Amino acid sequence: MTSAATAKPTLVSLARELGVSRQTVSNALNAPHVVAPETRERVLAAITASGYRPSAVGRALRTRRSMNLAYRLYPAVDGINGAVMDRFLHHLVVQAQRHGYRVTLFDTPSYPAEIDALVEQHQAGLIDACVLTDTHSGDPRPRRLTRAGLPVVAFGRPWGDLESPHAWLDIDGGAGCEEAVAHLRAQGHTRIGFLGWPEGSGAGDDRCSGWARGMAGLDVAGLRVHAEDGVRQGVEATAALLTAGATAVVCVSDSLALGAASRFRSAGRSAADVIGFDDTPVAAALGLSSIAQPVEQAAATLITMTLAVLRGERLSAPHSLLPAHLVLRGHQPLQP
Amino acid sequence: MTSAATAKPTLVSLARELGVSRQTVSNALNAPHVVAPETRERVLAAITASGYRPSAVGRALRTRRSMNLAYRLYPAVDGINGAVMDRFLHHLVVQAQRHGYRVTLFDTPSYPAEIDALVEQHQAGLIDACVLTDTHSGDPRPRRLTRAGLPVVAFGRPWGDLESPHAWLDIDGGAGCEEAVAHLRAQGHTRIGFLGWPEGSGAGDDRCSGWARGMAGLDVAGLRVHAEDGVRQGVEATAALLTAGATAVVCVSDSLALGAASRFRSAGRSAADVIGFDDTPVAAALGLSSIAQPVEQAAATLITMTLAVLRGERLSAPHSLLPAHLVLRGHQPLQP
DNA sequence: CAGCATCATTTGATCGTTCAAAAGGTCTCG
DNA sequence: CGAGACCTTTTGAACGATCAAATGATGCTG
Repeated sequence: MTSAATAKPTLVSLARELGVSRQTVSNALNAPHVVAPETRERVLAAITASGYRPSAVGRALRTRRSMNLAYRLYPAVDGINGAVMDRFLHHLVVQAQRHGYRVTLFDTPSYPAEIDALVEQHQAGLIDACVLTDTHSGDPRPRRLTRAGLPVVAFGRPWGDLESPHAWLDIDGGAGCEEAVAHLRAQGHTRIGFLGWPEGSGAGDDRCSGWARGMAGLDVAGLRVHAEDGVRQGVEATAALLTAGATAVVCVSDSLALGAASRFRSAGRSAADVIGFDDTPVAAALGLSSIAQPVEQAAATLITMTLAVLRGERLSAPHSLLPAHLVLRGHQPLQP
Repeated sequence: MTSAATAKPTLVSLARELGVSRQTVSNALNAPHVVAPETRERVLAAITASGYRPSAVGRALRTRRSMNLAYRLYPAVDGINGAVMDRFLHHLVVQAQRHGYRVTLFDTPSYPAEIDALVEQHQAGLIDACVLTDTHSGDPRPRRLTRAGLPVVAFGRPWGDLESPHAWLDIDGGAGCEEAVAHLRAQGHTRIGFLGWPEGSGAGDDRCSGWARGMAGLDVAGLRVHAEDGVRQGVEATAALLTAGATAVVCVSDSLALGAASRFRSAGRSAADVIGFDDTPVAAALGLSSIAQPVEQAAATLITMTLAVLRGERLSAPHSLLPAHLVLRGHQPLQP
């Protein structure tokens, strides 16, 4: 009541009103154990009464920690498959929040600009670390950013450089495909096709290898087909698989699976023998089985890793692979 | 070279090396016109040479502006329709960036907690304004947040309170539906159905009214049907429309349109006479016509509004409605 | 009772920037 | 030649917090 009751309270203004020092007020919040219980109660009461909120900016300036993580939000691509990253991002935000961190977004028009953008944000004190996605073979970002002093955590393997020293986590898509094949074999299928992307993409090849493992002991001649992602492409590629005698197919994406299911139906076969990847809303809506990525767990683990890296700990498990798993759908026969 | 060349440069360290004052360095960047051209060149050269980046935190502390906008990232809902907001968010980030602003995400478990979370972030100096989405009838957020001193800009009308003083922008879905009906009438259709959500949702009712306007002069008995969102629900509701003699249908969402298209095909009709809403990737992949929301333009305008609000300007146009428009697809006949 | 921990609290300095006002310099004009 | 105007540069003072070290108060011990 001494001065303006309307001005936003600060540590100093609160301290003055209470007749204690600013540091005592600060300690009551950040290091309660060093403050005498009686004082602490009094201070905390005043804090809640006044509605005081510590200035995150003042704190960031002094501690040199912004409590912010950077995340590049890519332009929405084709779309059907993009849904996975949206779910991931949401979980990332929630998990970060649980630990007092926030996620701030950015995007850059060109590819190399991403590294610069991140370094700039870091130098400006805007971010403490970054979460990389869409890693690919020969990706320069982890090493370059780490060298620039920016802590890096990646969602996605450093394809071709698995021993890169940065922390990363990925989904074991191969395991999911293997499970899918096992399921189909249990149903009596022996001619199980794989509809993949053109060779060379890490994730695609990984999923393919899982299918191959699952097919151990069976003849796979003609059962492996590659196509660009897309529903239409799925329709066409599936024709080849049917010709090769396939009675079921595991697809590398839901887009392709959508096409495959369509082709299966028009060939008089059941779409229940088509399995997609990513368990997108579309697959759910159309009653298609699909292999799901455990994105929630991925986000949680990734945040845990991030915190460890920020604490400067040497990670006991700097890498982590979470198995994807098959989601079976009764395949409510949506006519088409 | 005087002291450690390794330490991160600051205004003071740069000024010392150049033999000028810190303010001169600052001005060279922020107010070039007040610095003598010769000095300016020298300072700017040193800045680029040293790789100096102004500390956003120091600046934020002094200017009391964080250059951050808050955006609540909702959990991924059903999914098919969610894609619109993802595209919107991306454009929002890009547009904000163009003006030096960043977007930081948050989410809250419960509904009322959102207001508290925003106010807290504002008091902590973390955000300068917030972008609200998912507005609904009786939404308390705009007024409450504005009263708390947090500038608000909303993507979505303040349904039921169109004169609310806050800045908002929305898509005119009704206009899009009207255009869709006009297109179908031009094709010779007179029995054009509307497949909407249960009455009471602002957006849904708005779209329905657009359909009604478009149908002016025609008998609409039995041509208006409502269902919960979902592919399956779309199939069922469309049966009723066909019974009523509908030869075409405008749907309030792509999920419903997916179901409608399926039902149309199994009735031997063309899915080209089904029109969805939101132009989601699924519609594109399946070759379905759909009414698209101009999210990119929406994001750009919204950021413009935000800047004006932050400058404290009285907006000449505090509200804005952008028409949705019809996207026709040749409807490549994906068999199903 | 001096000496020494121990606990609670305060003080001074600092993080890096910008605002606002002062200071120094050059030029013009009466 | 001195007053005023103008342009450039510098200076002092915040912004709001935390770190690190100093100070004061209390109790215990030999």
